[in-house]
Amino acid sequence: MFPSSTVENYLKTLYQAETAATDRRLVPMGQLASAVGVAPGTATTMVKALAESGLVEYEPYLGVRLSSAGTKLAALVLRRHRLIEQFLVEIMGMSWAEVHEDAEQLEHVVSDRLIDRMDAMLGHPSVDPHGDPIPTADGSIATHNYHSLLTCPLQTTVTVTRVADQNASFLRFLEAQELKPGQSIEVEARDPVADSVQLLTGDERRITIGTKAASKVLIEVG
Amino acid sequence: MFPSSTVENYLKTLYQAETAATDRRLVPMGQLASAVGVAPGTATTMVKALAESGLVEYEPYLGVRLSSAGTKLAALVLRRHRLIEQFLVEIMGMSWAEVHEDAEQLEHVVSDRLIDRMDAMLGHPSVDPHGDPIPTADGSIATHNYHSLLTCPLQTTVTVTRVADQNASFLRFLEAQELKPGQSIEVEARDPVADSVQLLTGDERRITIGTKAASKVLIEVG
DNA sequence: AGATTAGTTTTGATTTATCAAAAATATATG
DNA sequence: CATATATTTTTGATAAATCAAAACTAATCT
Repeated sequence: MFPSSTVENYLKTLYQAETAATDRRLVPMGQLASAVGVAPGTATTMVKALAESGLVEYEPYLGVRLSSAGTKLAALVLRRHRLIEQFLVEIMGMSWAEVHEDAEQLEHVVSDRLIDRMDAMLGHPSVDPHGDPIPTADGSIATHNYHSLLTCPLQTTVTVTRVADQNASFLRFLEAQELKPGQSIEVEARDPVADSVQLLTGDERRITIGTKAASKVLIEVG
Repeated sequence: MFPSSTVENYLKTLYQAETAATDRRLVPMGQLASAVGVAPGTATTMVKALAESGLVEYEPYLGVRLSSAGTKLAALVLRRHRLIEQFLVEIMGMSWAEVHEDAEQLEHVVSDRLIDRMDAMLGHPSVDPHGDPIPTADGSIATHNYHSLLTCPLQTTVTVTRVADQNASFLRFLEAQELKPGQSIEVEARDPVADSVQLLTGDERRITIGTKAASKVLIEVG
């Protein structure tokens, strides 16, 4: 019947793992297990059950991939998650750094009626507070190929559009540094040896962040 | 640890059963089981576990009653439930007839942070859309002894203050008949033989409802 | 290739919540 | 008060989700 919260979490995690990967390979069980936060054996058992219900394709010892039915379900979970985050920030005035955990719980229990209402109140938004695209009600999602602060041209004005990390302290850091989606900045230089990236923010401040952090900040040129 | 949704539901149900009862007797297992929606044996097992954790006092074959710790926890669940209902109606513009099921799910997952935010946005309301009192954050609740349309004086203007039934079609019926909390009416007569109560609504319409329905509509004189 | 290492699956248990039906107990009726 | 009826508890099973550790498979490294 209805997928349990657990099933929804496995599907959502797989969706994100598949989207994060550049190529279209199978997601290895170990990665899935640690992303979901369970022991490896647990993931194996669960994935076999998911394969049984046709939500994933499972290749023993190689890994797992969402079926088209699984992809659609995952997209709807993600839709709920992201609409909720947008709602919590826009309507309820909560901080973008702190809404993830709440959304994580709420996404499994909100009714379609409620989600539709949120969607309407928000004016059918296309992205959430982190710039992540919100799938439509039919499960389709606009995929965009972003540059990050690590790959974009130097000395060029770019706009932060998306942040690929939900960690609250990282988000608070970005907020404090004026690096939220919508804000304009410029990459001055990159230093591979120092593992760092120098930025010039909108208000002319010069800041330096690590390459790992830089890769989490996605931008559009212009 | 944290009480599971299941535990919260048992406690909430017990709280409501104890409040509904005029006297202060034990709640019989059968009543609890059917209110929670499980088989009698399941309730027995669960209640023994609750007694073990000190949330209820259990007397085999006689029934069960909330301990003070259990009462407090139940009040907090009820607080969440009612604040959510009020939020869904006031802020999200949903109908009071349809918010119960959503609240039923949400009450187990909303964080304190979110509840506090809702409470603030609503201006710290004391009652929910059905007129049910909202417990405070410390678990205390204002108990009021209401008259119903079955017990109030005749030919006297009274104000609907609370509706002791969450059934959606009943609530829609009350709404259509202008019998929502806050509206003024008058009981013209009661007919025990016909099992009915005649009302005169604010807009001078004469309507007749059954005594069972009448007992669900609680009022204040004046 | 053979051996070590890394990753995956299996096995055997555990926890929580549930049910159906049998057994026990309480309440009501003649 | 003894029996019939209603309630409650026990018993034995089941389903979902999980873990730890043993067994297995794949990949890597001389």
